Amino acid sequence: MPYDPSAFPPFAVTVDLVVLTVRRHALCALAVRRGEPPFQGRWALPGGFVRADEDLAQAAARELAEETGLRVHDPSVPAQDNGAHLEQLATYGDPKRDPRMRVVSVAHLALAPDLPAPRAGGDASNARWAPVEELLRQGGYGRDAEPVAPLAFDHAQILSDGVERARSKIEYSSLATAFCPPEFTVGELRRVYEAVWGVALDPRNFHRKVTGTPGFLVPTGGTTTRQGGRPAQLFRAGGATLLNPPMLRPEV
Amino acid sequence: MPYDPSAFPPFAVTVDLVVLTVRRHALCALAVRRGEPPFQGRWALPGGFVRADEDLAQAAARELAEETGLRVHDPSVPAQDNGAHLEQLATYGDPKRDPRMRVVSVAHLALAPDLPAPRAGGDASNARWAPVEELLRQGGYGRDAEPVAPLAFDHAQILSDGVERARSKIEYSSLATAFCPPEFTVGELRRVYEAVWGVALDPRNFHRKVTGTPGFLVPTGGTTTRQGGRPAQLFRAGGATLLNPPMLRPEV
DNA sequence: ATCATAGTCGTCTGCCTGACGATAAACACT
DNA sequence: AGTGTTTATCGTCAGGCAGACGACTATGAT
Repeated sequence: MPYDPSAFPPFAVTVDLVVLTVRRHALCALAVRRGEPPFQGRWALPGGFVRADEDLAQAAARELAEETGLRVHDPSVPAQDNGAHLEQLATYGDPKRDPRMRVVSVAHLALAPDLPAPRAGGDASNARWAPVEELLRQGGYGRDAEPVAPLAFDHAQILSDGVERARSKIEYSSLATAFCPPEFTVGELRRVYEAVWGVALDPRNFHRKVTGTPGFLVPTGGTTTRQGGRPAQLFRAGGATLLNPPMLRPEV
Repeated sequence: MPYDPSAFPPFAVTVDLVVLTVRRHALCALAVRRGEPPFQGRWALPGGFVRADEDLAQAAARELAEETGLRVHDPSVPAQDNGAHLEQLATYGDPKRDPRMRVVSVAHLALAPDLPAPRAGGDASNARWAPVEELLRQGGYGRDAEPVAPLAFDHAQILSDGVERARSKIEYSSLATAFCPPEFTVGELRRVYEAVWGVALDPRNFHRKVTGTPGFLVPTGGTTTRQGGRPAQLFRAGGATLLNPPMLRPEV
């Protein structure tokens, strides 16, 4: 068919962010409170419109910086510190997903180490880290038994997809280190896996696995005691990005 | 920030399709020849605009049916035959990817059994199955040493991503059966893996692996000789979608 | 001093995979 | 009919890795 500029309908394109971190042994996501309709007062994922001259990844990185102050870890600079991992997740385009107009949202997944406090344009009450389990408990009750409204739009689906991506991707990649500070111990890394998967892992087998995989961890020489008990060696993430054989997630 | 209808630029949204099949022991993709500028006369991936009232998956299924006549296999109907597998791949939105205007393309990946001949609105010369290796050989030469122009737009990148997705996904899922007819032999399934991965697999170990994984294959009772040699049992795809432990891709 | 807590090193067993021998059942020849 | 070729299928064996778990080490708390 020939090209006809009037043959296509206009869309709004946004990026939405699933920003995950591990806090207090729980997998948490960044949620912002909506200030205007639709879904006014409800929690939602951070996001915004893609600008006219902006790539999708650029837009996601910009929104991430606006919401959290995080800069994106550049894979070409392996030793860079405190950067978040950012990748495209999936695109959501149901015609009715936004009642105002036709919006296609390109969701991105960001993994970050534990951060101080979230900020949303300076208004802290409008952004928070919430356990994903709580955010996905549709119409249920929060930690203090207060009622929790489901996330706005289709953001529960997006969050669920992002969590599932993170859960499966730490199996076969070194992505779990993105949840850790620049230097970390084997125990801290193990607690990341335990929080993301929601399981308990054998500390001895985990230690053997991660220290025995070439390129996964490189010792920095230092030791620390951060959780009580015997001091542990400090490591940083090695150059390897793929884990082969993978870390096995215990069934059930 | 408050909602402002004039605050977002309009985008065109398209779906592009990476349609893969296995023909003559080679992984092939569907390519269509562009009839108008830009990239007139060059090969491209099939695709088109998303309509105003259409979901992204619907648009992809519609384009797939228009180009190939294939219907999409509905996962809720396990015994359905001759349907293609369709899943979202990734979204490409570089501001300069289409010189005409700002276009965001939601690429989809389709896997289909070997089909008769492609049709593109009845004009067969405008659509063909080409080995992916040939389509990705940028500026190189085809099978008959004729020069080959690279794919239009960023379609080489999209195709490359789709092929990589297919290569990795048949490792840990039963997706390779989507390349097979409704009933197939273990040898035919093995040739799918060999074509997609570009390696040779040991027939004995492969047979042990696939027949030993519960729920992967169910025997239909029949036997066939399609490649010469001793007749082989016929199977159809079982209900299992995940392979655990996965099929291991030989290194290098 | 004793206990609790974490980290680290070993051992053992079972499962899975890769390498490969052997047999079975068809077809194409002579 | 016999022989060779091709493909399918079953078995065997050794090595690697993961799960289960014992043992020891090094810190802080009581």
